[in-house]
Amino acid sequence: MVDSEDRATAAATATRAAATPAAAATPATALAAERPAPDLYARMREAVLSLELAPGQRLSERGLEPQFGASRTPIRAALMRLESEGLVSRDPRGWTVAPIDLDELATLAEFREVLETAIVRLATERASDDDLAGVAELVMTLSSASSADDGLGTGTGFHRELASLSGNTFLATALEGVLTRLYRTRWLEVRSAESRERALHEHEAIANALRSRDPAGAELAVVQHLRATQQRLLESLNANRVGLRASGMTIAGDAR
Amino acid sequence: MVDSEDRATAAATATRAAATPAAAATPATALAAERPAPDLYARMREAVLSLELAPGQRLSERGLEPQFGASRTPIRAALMRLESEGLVSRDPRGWTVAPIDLDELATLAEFREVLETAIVRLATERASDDDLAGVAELVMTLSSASSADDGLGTGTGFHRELASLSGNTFLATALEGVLTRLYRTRWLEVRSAESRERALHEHEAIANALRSRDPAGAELAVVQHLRATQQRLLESLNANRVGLRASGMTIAGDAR
DNA sequence: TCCTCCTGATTGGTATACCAGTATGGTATC
DNA sequence: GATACCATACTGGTATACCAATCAGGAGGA
Repeated sequence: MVDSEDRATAAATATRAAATPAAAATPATALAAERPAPDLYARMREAVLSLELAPGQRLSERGLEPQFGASRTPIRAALMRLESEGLVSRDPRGWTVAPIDLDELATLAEFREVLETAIVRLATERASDDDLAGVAELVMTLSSASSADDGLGTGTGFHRELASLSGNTFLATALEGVLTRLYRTRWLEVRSAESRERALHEHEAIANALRSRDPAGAELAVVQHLRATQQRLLESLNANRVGLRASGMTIAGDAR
Repeated sequence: MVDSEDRATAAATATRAAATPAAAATPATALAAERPAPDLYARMREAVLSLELAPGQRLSERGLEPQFGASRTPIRAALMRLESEGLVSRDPRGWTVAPIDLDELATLAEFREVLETAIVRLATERASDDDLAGVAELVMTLSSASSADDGLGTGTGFHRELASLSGNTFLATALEGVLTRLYRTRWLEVRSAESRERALHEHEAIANALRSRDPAGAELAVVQHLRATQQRLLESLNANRVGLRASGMTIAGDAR
């Protein structure tokens, strides 16, 4: 038997432009569909990271079609990719935006410490003097930018640069994954001027240890920075916890 | 206009069983398609890891259909998943079975050392006495099995167990990824009885350090084991290099 | 009033038609 | 004989029809 819907939409199929889904013609309630659309995966990722798609929210492939102006096949592909990044999860029922899990954040912090201590140790061995001077400069650049843009990308840029200087792509990729999973906490956390100030000093301490090619010192500075950062995060989350729960986001686990 | 092929295959469509592709009826030249088929991803993964799909080999989604008795959609999904594991890669042209890259193996070894030293350090802190006794027992079990099955899964089972005892799922997952990327080298490597014997002793050293809850000793034993293993691998690869190239597999990088 | 069963809607999973871009081979021309 | 060009046969990317399973809601009975 020939597809009945195929016949029904035959006219529309004949006239529609190349690879545009029928629904895209009227993206009335579109969320991220308004922009020129770089690529679907990036837009969906952005929607998750910006909390436009809330942690714990159920997603259906068909429901996402009109929102993102694409058909199920690419949406499904994007979901699978996001799943491999831990931003979305699949249960027998369907898809869910990964909840923010405080236990996971703790485990993640521990993992991150392992990665970053190794990263700075290798960086002291391998990076050129120019590279390390560049790191010190980067600290200043990002710190001045931080007053402007609220310090959003501040920390991660610095840490990404260190990872690159380690010369080990697996370390860099793993850290990238950690930063991705950590990203959404920035929206839940209150960042005071003084906490930014302290983070800046900690970055400087790391940069200095790197310049003097002191692996032990660099590892220590990194550990201190990461632990202080984690503590600031947890304090902030605990303070906001009641309000966060009320916002409809799923936040699981103990904040110890 | 209605799909012409749709009409052409209408009869076949009407009679075919639920979710079986038409081509599956005659999987003449099937490779992995013969078995009852657990799930497609697992079979394709197995085909890559067993070198049934050779390193560097070009893959086309349509070409894989008859081999695995599935249609493009699930094959594509499996390829994307394998891509995220580093077993398959996507260039502008299409899909390729990931070549075995000796440079990558070196970077991977370094990464692994970072992971496993952290793993045993955490295991000395967290694992129960029973767990650690179990590790010592596992060494013996796997060593006796190694004489039987050529020691195929020997090393990885031990290391996986350690990862689990670290109590950090990210460390365990990352190590899993490393072991996956490393897996295919076992087919290129000659494993002598004495090398297995040495690996056994190294495993025992690790287990002993764990039982005495000696983090520094455990880290040292792990580093020694991993470096010795890596050296055995590189020696074996260098010795076989010419023969390996002739086998049609792509093997890239310097074996230093 | 509560429980049960049935029906419709919704889910992900799959097969496949079509598209645009690209490589490849043969042919015709110089 | 060499080279340029064109047709054909691929490639992955996309849209969509269909399937089975499962969930939700309502109607009917106890």
